Amino acid sequence: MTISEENYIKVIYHLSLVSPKGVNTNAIAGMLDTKASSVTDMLKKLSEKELVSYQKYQGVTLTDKGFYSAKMIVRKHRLWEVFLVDKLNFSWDEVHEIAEELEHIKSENLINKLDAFLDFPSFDPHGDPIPNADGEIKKINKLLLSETELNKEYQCVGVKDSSSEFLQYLDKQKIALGSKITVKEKESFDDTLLVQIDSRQLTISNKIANNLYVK
Amino acid sequence: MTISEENYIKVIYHLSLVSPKGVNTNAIAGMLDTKASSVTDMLKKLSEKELVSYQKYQGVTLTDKGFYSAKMIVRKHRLWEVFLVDKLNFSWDEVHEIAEELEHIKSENLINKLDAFLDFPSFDPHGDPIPNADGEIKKINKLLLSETELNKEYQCVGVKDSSSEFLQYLDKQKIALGSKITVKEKESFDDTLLVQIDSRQLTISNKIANNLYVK
DNA sequence: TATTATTTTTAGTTTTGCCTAAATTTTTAG
DNA sequence: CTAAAAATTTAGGCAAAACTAAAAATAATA
Repeated sequence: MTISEENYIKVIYHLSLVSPKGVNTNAIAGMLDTKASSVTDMLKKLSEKELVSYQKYQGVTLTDKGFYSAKMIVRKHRLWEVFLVDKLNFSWDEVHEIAEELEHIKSENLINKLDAFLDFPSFDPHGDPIPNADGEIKKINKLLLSETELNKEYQCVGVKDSSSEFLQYLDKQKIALGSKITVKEKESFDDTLLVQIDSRQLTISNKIANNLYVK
Repeated sequence: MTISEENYIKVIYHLSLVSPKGVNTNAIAGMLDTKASSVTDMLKKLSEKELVSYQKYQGVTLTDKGFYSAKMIVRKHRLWEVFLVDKLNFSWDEVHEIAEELEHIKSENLINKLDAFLDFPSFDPHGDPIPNADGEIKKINKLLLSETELNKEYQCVGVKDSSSEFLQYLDKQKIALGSKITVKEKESFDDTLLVQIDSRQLTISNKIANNLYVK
């Protein structure tokens, strides 16, 4: 697979988690910052290679082969993110772009040795699960902070939005994966939350609460 | 720079260490397993970008800018090789191809953090020097085993040929970087050497002796 | 249902990096 | 010094992956 093909497969994978019935040409174009006509060209090629099943005008889904390939790319991306944060001391808002390049390095042996070196992590620095060498993904029962019950203690386990703006906001508020969070009050007018984080009190907007996963 | 451009710059760098007056089109084509006409095309482009100075039929040399770029690519290649051997437990004959891919990852920050993580190594697993962040290269006075004096102790510090066949031969004979080597006898007929390595005696062909650096 | 509006595909180009074949320049040898 | 050999460049093309503009299919709405 070329780098371009891998990028398409990865995007189709992420989009199909949201729309499993078939991914739109335009949605793919949007994610890859390219034009719909270019997407159509590539879908034909990926279909030839039996990585996707594609019927004109009907959207696209991954074949088993495409699905496995996608998970291997995601595996590489997330393992490299762990490496960058845990070993090279990058912060969690700096690693995405570098991992976008590293995920295309070919050697399977490399990625399995990296996995071992990192002690077989199950989650990346943003709390997203890392597929193992067989493509299996550990699921956890996480929910958004906005969906939690009042006065019950949760633990922060991931972010939905992993833009550097959001991650830097969390850093500023000293909210990290592992932080204990309890919602004390909910303002019904704008859904602002009053929360206790570790030992601090904090007011959190609905937008933030909709992008933070807890369990 | 594209990956292809980087590969040309790197090859021109290596060849210009041997022929500093100008590198031949055919020599570049040979190293990159491509055709002379393709090389000509690329030399024009690199010349446009002021990475090389190139005059038709007269060979090519790197500009200062091209020379610095080349050293940064070599730096990345060799640092990744150290990482693969020291941290991921690859053997020295397996790392070249993977490093050929890793050397094209763009982030400068990444490579400097990797350098720090590895404790600023000066040499790669094959004994080749690693340029520092400024492009400076530590020189050592090494010579080929075939050029040594009889009954004088040397230390193995590098290989000239780093093909996996040669490296695996050295592994089999338990010759590693750091091994102490003394030439006891030299057979004048075929230049075969009788050497003492650490505490063993070994007969070594001229071909081997011409590819092993000692100091 | 008819007719817009939107989405998607087709057709035709562009750029990058490669190719072959032919022409040109440089080098080597008689 | 000239002719043959070797090296290099030019010319013309191809495939991948993108693009624009136009056509076709599907979806939305009056």
